[in-house]
Amino acid sequence: MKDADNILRLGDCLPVLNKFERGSVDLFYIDPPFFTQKVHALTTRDGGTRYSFRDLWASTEAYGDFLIDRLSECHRCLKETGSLFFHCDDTAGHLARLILDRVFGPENFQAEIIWSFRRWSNSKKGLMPSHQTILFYSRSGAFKFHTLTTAYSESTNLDQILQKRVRDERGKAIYARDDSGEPVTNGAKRGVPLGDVWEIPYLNPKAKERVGYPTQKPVLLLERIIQLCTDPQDLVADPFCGSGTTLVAAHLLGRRAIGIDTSEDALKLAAQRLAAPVRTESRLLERGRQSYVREDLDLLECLKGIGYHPVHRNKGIDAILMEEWHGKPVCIRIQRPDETIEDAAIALCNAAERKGGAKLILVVMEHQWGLLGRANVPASVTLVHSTTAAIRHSLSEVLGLRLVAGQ
Amino acid sequence: MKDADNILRLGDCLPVLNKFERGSVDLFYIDPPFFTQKVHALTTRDGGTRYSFRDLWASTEAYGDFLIDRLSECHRCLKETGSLFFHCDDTAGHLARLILDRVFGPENFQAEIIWSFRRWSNSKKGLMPSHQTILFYSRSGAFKFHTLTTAYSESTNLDQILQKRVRDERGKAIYARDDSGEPVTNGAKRGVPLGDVWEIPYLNPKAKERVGYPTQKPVLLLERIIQLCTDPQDLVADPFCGSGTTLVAAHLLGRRAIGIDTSEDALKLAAQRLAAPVRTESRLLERGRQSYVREDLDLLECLKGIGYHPVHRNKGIDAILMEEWHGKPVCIRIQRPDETIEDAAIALCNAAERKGGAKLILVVMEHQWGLLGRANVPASVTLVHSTTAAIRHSLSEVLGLRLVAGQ
DNA sequence: ACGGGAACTGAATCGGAAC
DNA sequence: AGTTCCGATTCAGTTCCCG
Repeated sequence: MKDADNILRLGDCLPVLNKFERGSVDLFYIDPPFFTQKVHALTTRDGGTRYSFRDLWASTEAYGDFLIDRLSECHRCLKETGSLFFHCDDTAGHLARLILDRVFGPENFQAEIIWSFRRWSNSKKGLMPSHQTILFYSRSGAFKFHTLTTAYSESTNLDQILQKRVRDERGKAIYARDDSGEPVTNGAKRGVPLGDVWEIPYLNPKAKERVGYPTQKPVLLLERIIQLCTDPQDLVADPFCGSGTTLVAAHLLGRRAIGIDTSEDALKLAAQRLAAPVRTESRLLERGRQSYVREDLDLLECLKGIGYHPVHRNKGIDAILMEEWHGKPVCIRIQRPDETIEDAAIALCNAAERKGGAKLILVVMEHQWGLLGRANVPASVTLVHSTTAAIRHSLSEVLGLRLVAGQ
Repeated sequence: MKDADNILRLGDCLPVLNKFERGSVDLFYIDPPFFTQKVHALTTRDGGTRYSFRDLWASTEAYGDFLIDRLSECHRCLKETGSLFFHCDDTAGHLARLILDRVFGPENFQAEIIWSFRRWSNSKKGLMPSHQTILFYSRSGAFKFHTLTTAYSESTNLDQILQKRVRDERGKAIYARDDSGEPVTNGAKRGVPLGDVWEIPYLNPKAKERVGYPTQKPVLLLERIIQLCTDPQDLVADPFCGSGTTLVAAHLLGRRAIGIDTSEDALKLAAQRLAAPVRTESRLLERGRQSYVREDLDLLECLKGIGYHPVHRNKGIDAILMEEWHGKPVCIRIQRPDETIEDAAIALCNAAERKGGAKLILVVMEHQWGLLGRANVPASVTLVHSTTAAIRHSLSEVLGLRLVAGQ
């Protein structure tokens, strides 16, 4: 690991892998061209460098032959306990699957992992592509595997999960009981074993870890793969390493890594990244989607039955209607219980100041509707009468309860 | 549609489809039997070490032949504007993909849809399978397609997205400003176009729609497929219809449907389901398509935001709160539009008579709230004021729009 | 018709300016 | 200082048009 030349190798991976010892690698991550029949190019953010690679092929057969040669070599280099992850999309994933079944044997197919993400959209007729596929094969049945866990679903019956299970005399799993017949709990719950659909945000336009190399993958995706199938000090190899995401992830997790690529520019980039590895600290990942949801959005209950989008990132505007009004968006605010009509109107106006003539609607709470005559509200704001939350309030008062959020 | 014999056909679909007219079907949903034995390794023509793609077709085995024959027949029956959805899992999906590419042409491959779901964990070494794949092929480029939309991501800055963009002198996209430097907005948005990863709960073991037939799919999954690619009155065909989920979904959406199956038992089950179609009420997923809900369920809309359980089998009680009140359940009734406050209160009291001191709440409609002074209501019933649909009415009037059904 | 390049799209993130 | 919120940036993007 001292030497960049030892980590990064320039050239086609086939001859490079050929010199590797049999059974020397713990994990291969393969991210080859996907058979898109396009040249992929991207300019760095500072406009300095333009990186590109060609994904153009004479035929399906040519592509298949290219893969089978290199995958066979990977197979040879893998330890008995090793695994290979093959990244592809739906253009040629089925061909890769056939080839890998042939090289590794169908019995060593372990999973078809779906990496799903949300991305900026386009106007395609059809469904927006929002996943890629990672095929997971092991070298043998004795492959190394660490079960990772995720959070429980909200609907899971946790107290049942907490119960300890044992095997009865016939070897069947049953819930454990103590001497008095009471269920025995299990201590900490670790979570649900990781499934084969992984929702990981796509490397987004503003991410710090973005280096301007086309088709760059999130470090988090590679970290997950590496954690699943290797231990610290194990050797990870990426024969199509590009800008070196795999190497960065391996480095961050204390694994050894080798990257191979035909592009000298890509390897330079990879060397730079290894010198100062960056992983995006994404708020979305750290705190979850829920952290964006505004608590006071339950005010919007009163809009139910109307087509609207909740607005999470603006304090003045609560919702925008799906319908437009004379070509303008319709912005809605619901008056807060502790807020005067004027204050609500001002908040709405301020938020919409730069929205260029949107239609502004303020929903006024019933108990303040009587004050309307005295309200000093900008002319641009249209007031609408509501008695929404009324029922919720009434119920809370009548019952003396803080009502739980429902449904 | 009058006649079950016309909807349900017994037998292998090959001869049955053979009698269909060319170009008579708008949509095929194919959910073939998964062969229990593994797909055999594919052999090369010369039996040698060299791999070639052409060999894949020289070695097609029985499963492939079975599929090719039937898919070719489907292809013949499809309208030019028609589409076919092929349901598979990761054991044979790649083979199906090859066959479909061959029968429909690779240019008519539209999407690899991932149906993802959470499932009860098993203790297998490896990743828990939690998706299946649906391959979407069209008969031609002129296929019928309705874009469905989903909610925006919580992290989306919605109000910004409303702004129009133009190009500056260097051809770079920037936000448009009017003469006074104010941003120009773009009209309203209907939502994000549906992607190719669909998270739909697996039919849970207690779902009402479950009829005990293996591999039964959720009605919602089929409804989505049918809505994407057909109009009302179009013809949907399912050559492996099993217990008839596709037919039920088509029926619920006003499409014509034909189901074929080799099992007489399956067809009997399908006939029963068609006579009384049931869709599991998953409130989480039902949002958005509430065009014709039962009126008494509609009443409960005003309770949204409060944790409650709808009560289905009791004429007097509409819902029970999740929260209890001094150890007693809280029973709620919503006053019907054509019902006096007194009648509603009596219905509620009668229903709760044997509930042992439950807290009784009657939600009174706004237009009757004024009559409250004169109401002669049992002391055990607490009255709560509601004004549901009021805001919707106001908005419609202010904007002069017929508002679309929302969320 | 078909391939290739130019023109255009639009939602989802994060960075950082503005409070 | 911490939080809110604006808007820049991106395209294993797509469409369109022309030779």
